[in-house]
Amino acid sequence: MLPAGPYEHKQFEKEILDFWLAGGYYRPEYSPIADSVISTEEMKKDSRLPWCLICPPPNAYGRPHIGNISGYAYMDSMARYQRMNGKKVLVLPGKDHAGLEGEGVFVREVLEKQGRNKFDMKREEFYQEMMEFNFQNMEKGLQDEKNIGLSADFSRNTFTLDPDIVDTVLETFVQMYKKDMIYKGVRIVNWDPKARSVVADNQCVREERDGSLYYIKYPIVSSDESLTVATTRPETMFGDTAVAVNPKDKRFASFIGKTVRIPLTDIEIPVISSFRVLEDFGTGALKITPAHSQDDYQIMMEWNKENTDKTIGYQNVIDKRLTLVGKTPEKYKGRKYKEAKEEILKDLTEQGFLVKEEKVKQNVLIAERTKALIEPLMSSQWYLKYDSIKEESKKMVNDGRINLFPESMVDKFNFWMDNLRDWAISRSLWWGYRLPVWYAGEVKEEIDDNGEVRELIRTSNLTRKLNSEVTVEHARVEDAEAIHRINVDGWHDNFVDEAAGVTLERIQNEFGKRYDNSEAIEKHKADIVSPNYKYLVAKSNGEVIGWAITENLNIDDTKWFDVYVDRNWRSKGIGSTLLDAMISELPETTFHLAVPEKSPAVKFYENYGFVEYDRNSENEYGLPIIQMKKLPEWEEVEYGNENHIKVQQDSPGEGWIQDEDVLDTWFSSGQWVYATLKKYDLMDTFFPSDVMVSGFDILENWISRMIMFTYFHEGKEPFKNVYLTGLVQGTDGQKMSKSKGNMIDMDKIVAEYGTDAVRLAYFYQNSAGASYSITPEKLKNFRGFLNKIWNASKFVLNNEQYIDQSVILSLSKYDIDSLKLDLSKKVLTHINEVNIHITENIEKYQLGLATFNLYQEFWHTYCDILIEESKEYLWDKKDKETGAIISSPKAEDRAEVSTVMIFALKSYLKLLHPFIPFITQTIWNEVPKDETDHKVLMYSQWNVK
RNA sequence: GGGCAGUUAGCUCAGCUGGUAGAGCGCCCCGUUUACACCGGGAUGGUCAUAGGUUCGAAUCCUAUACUGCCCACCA
Repeated sequence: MLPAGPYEHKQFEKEILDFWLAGGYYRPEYSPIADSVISTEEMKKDSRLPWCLICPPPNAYGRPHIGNISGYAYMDSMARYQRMNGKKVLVLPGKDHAGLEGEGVFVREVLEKQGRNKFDMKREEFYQEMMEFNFQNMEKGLQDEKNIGLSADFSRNTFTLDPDIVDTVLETFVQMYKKDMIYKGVRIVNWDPKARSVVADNQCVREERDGSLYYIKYPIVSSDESLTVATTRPETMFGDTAVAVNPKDKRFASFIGKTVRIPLTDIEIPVISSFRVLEDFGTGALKITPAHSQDDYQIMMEWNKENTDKTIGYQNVIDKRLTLVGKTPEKYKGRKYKEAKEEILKDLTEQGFLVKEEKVKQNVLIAERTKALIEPLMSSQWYLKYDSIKEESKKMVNDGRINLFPESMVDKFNFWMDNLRDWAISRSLWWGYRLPVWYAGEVKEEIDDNGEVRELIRTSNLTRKLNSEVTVEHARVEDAEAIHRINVDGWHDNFVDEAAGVTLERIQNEFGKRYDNSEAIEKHKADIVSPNYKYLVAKSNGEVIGWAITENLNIDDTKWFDVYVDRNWRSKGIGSTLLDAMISELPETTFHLAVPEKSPAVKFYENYGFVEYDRNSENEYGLPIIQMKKLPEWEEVEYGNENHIKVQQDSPGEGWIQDEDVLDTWFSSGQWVYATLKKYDLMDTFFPSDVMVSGFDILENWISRMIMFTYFHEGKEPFKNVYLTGLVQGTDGQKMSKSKGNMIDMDKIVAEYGTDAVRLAYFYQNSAGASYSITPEKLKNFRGFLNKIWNASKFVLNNEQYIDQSVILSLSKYDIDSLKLDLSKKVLTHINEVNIHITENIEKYQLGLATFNLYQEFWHTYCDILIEESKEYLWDKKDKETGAIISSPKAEDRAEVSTVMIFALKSYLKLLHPFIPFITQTIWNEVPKDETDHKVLMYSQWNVK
């Protein structure tokens, strides 16, 4: 018996959810015949057809957003439908580590709130903490998935950084590398000089600053004429490879194709055209420096694509230390570009090239975190070449091996596939899959005299061992303590303390404040000038941040130094600059470092030499000891040469240095389907999967890559169908944003209207790929619909006592002729039509239409017409005043009608179940069942096969 | 700049490979209380963005235009 009163979702949803979860019904191993969970082996042998859906993994660090949740509703409806059709269904949920965004959230929401800095941590520590952070949050996300009713096999919830997944993903990288699909190439990146790292576009902000626009004359070769360009960055002019004008600009039409000379040099460059050049900005002529401007880079790429016989190149003139390099004239070369700029301008003026200077407001790109001015420059990155996999992948979608819903997205897909360029797969992050690339020594990037980016390697001799006997006595901690009171904080810089006669590192802290430490130096001058110390850096809180070096002893004609390095030092540069100085001063020297236990001494490799580091050794002060030796000369990295580089998952041995970068998150999520199925050894049964449900906005980035990776790895398609959902908009139909205040609070609306009502709002009248909004009006309406189902069920089930078993038989065969009453025939015909119609809708993935039709038919046909008409056969006639029964319907009519109506209700419960599982299961529990029915509605036979 | 969608009743949206425009909400009128006021019946309301074209016939196919959204090599 269903309780009287309106449907109260709160009363039932929790109970139903527990029922589903406890019974193992979400697992493919659940056998509806045995009513128990069988072994995986038995399941595989089971004659039921397999059906599989791998869930797109949302971010692990947070709760799934409303778009993810709507996706789950779609996935769940499909899965339940398939179970009702007798399939063994695997829905595999998971969570994504979400590379850049995951790391960003952790740094902002956790570290910064604790006043900590990522660069104070060791990579391994950071990774470990972040992993824990993710695992803590993953539970919350899983609960949301369960709450929306997602019938996924939660025992197989998988994280993208699960060791099994990592194995598969990295193995793919290695294979691709071996097949020459992965290579290193050069491209323009946003360089944050403060963080000494590449940053993503969306980690940068634009900021308006005062600047100058310089008008510079570029003489035309073999002519007295000249072309004047306007630029805010004259210092990059030696990197110009063209001057561009707008092809529509009549003033410059005759210049296109001519050659101009870069002032102060004898470099000649062509005049090209680009629609990107604004005629009314500056002079209408733009100098093109592709290596140091994203816009210019674009113009170069476009020009080269159109003019394959007259391509232009790029010239690097600024390196990662912001020093002028490459084809910069000797006069300015090797200097920081900010200093050199003044002199360049002076020379331009003197030689008559500088026409004028104009004050302007300019938008500059700033790194969001460090606030440093971004320097666009060329840097070598790992790339994936799609050539060998893209054609077949494209075919899969076009010949129907993979169907896209909506179909119109095929055009979008094809356009993407036809315009694929090689994919840069490395990211300057810590969180993610570290590249399985190992170098036989330290690697550095350098810009040569031709302006080309070169990668150099210095391989190490891996056999030398530490001589701990000698070193112990040279550590001088008591001296270091005298030094570290000097106040230096933040970012480093070099300066010379003339009074002391030494080079010191000066620190600028990361918020951009310049720290004047002269006072502190004065105070501790006595310490500084101590003959024992040559170089030092210490922190204001008393810790030695950089190091102190003492030249204290000669043994066997070898000079030894003790170097103290605090474990919290934050940059390669701190050590390298000073070590550089030492090396140049004492070229054939063996150095000796003592560092606290946790020091990332490995960082010293960069500009220095191989470090032999024995963690177990200790000197008398409890510090482990490092020995440094001068290393072989730099040589150019030869890819493919196993003496330089090895691509494999595990370290090839001591001394091999792993690439610092991690893989783009798409590189791993692109392998999600087979990586997960492999992990659980289910490829034989569930691959290829049946459906992928995803937002249409990641068709290109994700879906296409999954297809390509899976083709590479398995030679097959990852899934047969792709259902692309639209975006969920805010309560006012606009795009959701916090500032508009139209965010949808999932917890609130679920509490108020119930899970089923929210699910219906996702489905109803929605079509694949279309955006839709969830408004209170809709939710109210669907709550009303649930109530209607509830009340109709109460009414119909109230007549359960009259059921006639013989009628049930003919109903299940849809044998209309055997029914006596017109109403019964009408009901059965109606149910039959609805069954066919809805099944067709679902099979075509028209879930919006299916729910729309169900809503209409159930409410306005079944309830408003058929139930109303049935009352004549079900109700006693009563006297209006006394309430006494005047007459009753004929017993056999009442039996037939009540049986038919209950049959119809059960049919509707099945049809509705994929969309609104909670209420339908609740009612199902009270419905009279026969042998084809299962206590779990999602395992009851679908009406139409 | 390019690609892909969208533009249908006051609002939110359907309309499944061309055949006399649909739903929900809102508004208006009427009714009912032995499933349901989170109810029933009815009414009002759109030259389907604009302009051309194909066709016996176009919301639907084609072309152009205008707006809106999404994507476009370090956001998943």
